[in-house]
Amino acid sequence: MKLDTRLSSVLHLVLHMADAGSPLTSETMAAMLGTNPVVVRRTMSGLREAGLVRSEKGHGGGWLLERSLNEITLADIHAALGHPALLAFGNRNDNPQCLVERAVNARMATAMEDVQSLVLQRLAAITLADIRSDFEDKLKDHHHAHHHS
Amino acid sequence: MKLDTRLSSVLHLVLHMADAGSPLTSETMAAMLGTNPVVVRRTMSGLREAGLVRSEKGHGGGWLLERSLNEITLADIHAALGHPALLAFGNRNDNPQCLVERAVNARMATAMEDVQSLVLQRLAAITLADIRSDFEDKLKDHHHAHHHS
DNA sequence: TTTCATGAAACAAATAAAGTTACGAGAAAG
DNA sequence: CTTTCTCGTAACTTTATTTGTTTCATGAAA
Repeated sequence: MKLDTRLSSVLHLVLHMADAGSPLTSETMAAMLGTNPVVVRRTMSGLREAGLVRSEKGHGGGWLLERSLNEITLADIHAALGHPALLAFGNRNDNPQCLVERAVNARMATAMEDVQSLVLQRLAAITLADIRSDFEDKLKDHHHAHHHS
Repeated sequence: MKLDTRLSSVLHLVLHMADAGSPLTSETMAAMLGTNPVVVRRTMSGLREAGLVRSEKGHGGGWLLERSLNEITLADIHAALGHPALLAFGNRNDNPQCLVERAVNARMATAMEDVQSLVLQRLAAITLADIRSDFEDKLKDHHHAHHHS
């Protein structure tokens, strides 16, 4: 199964945006991911529509954060990406004749709904500020390791 | 994102196997799913290796259950299918240089592990016997509906 | 008016899952 | 003991989806 890496990508990008004082271009951000600027625009467009970021054209243009890191949760980003599927499994046939299959589907649907809401709760509990502070801890470790202090 | 429907398919098939007194052929089972017998063999092979079912060649051969329905959970079947990914999202790069991305990955990995174990708990709490009894309830409703009783 | 940037549409490539074909092997029926 | 039925497996094809790319229009700053 091919995983959707957009959430992970966007987290990475937005944290860099927060650090940069000025707008980051799609090209710069694409280099961070090792991909194409158009992919960045496509991926970020949902965040713009959700009001999490803003984009500006022309000289000195690029992408800017519209909220502070502690006001954005992973669930917000998931929603901005268009609520992509969280679970990798699902029912084969959505409206089967077979009563056995209907019973299977019903149980699966209930379990999947339960579990999806747990995943969303977990995503909602993590803010970008949390990850940013993890990063600062890492930076400290990194620094210490290189200076043997 | 394309969902993995093997769990759902196998539940359907195994419940039919439990109802049939005699072995079901891959061809019969393929017809139940609207697919090809080879797909059935491929999907069921993991269950055979896990000891949940048995297959027999030749005349009168086919697939047989090796355990009763209350001894098989959805987690057992998930394991027999080779522990396919449960979550549809993941990290873009597993060993990045960028410290920001490493912080993102670490948070994501922790959250994903937590959530995966919750999903597995949920799957382990459902047995095939549970679904079978849901089916019997449905059968009763169906019967009543058709006889207006 | 030139350069730099995004927006968006259309197209191409890569990937993974599902489906198919083909053939070998074992077991029962005749 | 030959035929028929069945699974096992490998190799191949098809299909669907995602990702990446090209291209051009639009707007803003130099």
